[in-house]
Amino acid sequence: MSSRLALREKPARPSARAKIIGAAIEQVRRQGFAATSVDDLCRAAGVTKGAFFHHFASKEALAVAGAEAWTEHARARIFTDAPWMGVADPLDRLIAHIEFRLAMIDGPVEAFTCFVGTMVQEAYATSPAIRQACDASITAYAERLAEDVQLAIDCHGMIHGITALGLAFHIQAVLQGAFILAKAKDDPAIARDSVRHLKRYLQMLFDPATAT
Amino acid sequence: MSSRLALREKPARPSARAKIIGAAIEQVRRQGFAATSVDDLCRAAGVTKGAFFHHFASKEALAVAGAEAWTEHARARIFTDAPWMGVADPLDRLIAHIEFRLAMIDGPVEAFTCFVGTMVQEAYATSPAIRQACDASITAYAERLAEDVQLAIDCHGMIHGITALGLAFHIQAVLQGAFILAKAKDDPAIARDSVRHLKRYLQMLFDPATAT
DNA sequence: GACGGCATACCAACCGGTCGGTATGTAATT
DNA sequence: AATTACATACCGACCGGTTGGTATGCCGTC
Repeated sequence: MSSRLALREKPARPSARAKIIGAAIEQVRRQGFAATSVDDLCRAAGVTKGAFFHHFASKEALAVAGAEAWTEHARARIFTDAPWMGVADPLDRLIAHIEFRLAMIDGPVEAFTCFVGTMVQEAYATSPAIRQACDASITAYAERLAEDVQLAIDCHGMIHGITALGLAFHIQAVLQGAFILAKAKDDPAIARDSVRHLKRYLQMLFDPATAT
Repeated sequence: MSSRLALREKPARPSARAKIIGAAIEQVRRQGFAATSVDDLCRAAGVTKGAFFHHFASKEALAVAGAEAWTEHARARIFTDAPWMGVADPLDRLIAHIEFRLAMIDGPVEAFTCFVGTMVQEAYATSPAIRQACDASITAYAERLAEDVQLAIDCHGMIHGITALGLAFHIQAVLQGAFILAKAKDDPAIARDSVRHLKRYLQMLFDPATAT
């Protein structure tokens, strides 16, 4: 009931747990989930195996926690902190979003590809928990994006039969597919080409006269 | 120098090698490459480990052989034997191709997803040989498809800056991305939605007035 | 002195790959 | 026609190392 009140905003000790998750995101993006061993992770994170299993009940539990962390990471990077958020016109903002994603596709492949998209490919049939966590992450992004798509639709109209959420998932699909091509060619250029097709599609959908 | 002339058309013994590759394609599509062990494969193919390593120098060599087999498998299934090959007008044929791919996306996820697309995600950074084999398979499909895209462009024109090959790769990207969404949701419906967006994009590209 | 946050030591199962060996076929030599 | 020589297809026990996971103990903070 006295002193000792500063020095603590959160229960946060960023230490072991966060470092393990960070290492997992990095390694899984490079070599997949199954090929990433717990020992590798501990080495990369600079912790021991005891610490690992203190924080995570299993390798599978780490994957789930990683997916949740990825959701927050992506939300911050792509929405909260993104420069295109300030654009006024909803359609312009949507296009700016695509251009932002386009600009992200650069440098080494493992730096811009999707952690959960990679992981779900290996785990969808063997681990319901991981599949659900990855689905939740992808869906969270799509639902957030759908808000902006809906604003653009409200403002500029849309062809019958197309929903904001459906279009948001399609944007996700093109990005995920572009990542696969980039991995196959070990070159981001082919991925950017695909995202430019996506941008053109959106422009044509919202204004059939505009064909870049 | 008499009798014994029937009973032999080819040196073909379809046996062990083909069965192993078939098992690999099946298992990798379900659970990925790293999570598929050589022992699993032998069990599924009904051969012994000795037979496996007689036919393949390593697990990596099997992956490469599998990718090559997949290229042929896909070529036969999607081009040679496909019903849409007969359509006369190049654009109609291209759209029929997309509709054919759309119809393929049905049933359990592991039945319609792409073997090389799955594998390259895990191997691009760790195995140059596998990455190249997967790239070759994807590129072979894109180049074959680009022939038909080019015919449609010759016939109906195209916006400046879009190439047949680039568009063919984009089609590949959408399909690959659609597969990931299907895995995340364990449901083909979301993948079909994306391919319908792709179809609409093609129709708008070739005729801006047509908006389904 | 209880408890969270680690470290050390260890385990059984499984991993990709090797190895000595067998069964069968083919083709040239004798 | 029998012998030799070699190739192909396959078997299954075995190897060293790695796997995910556990059991236990130490140590600083409340």
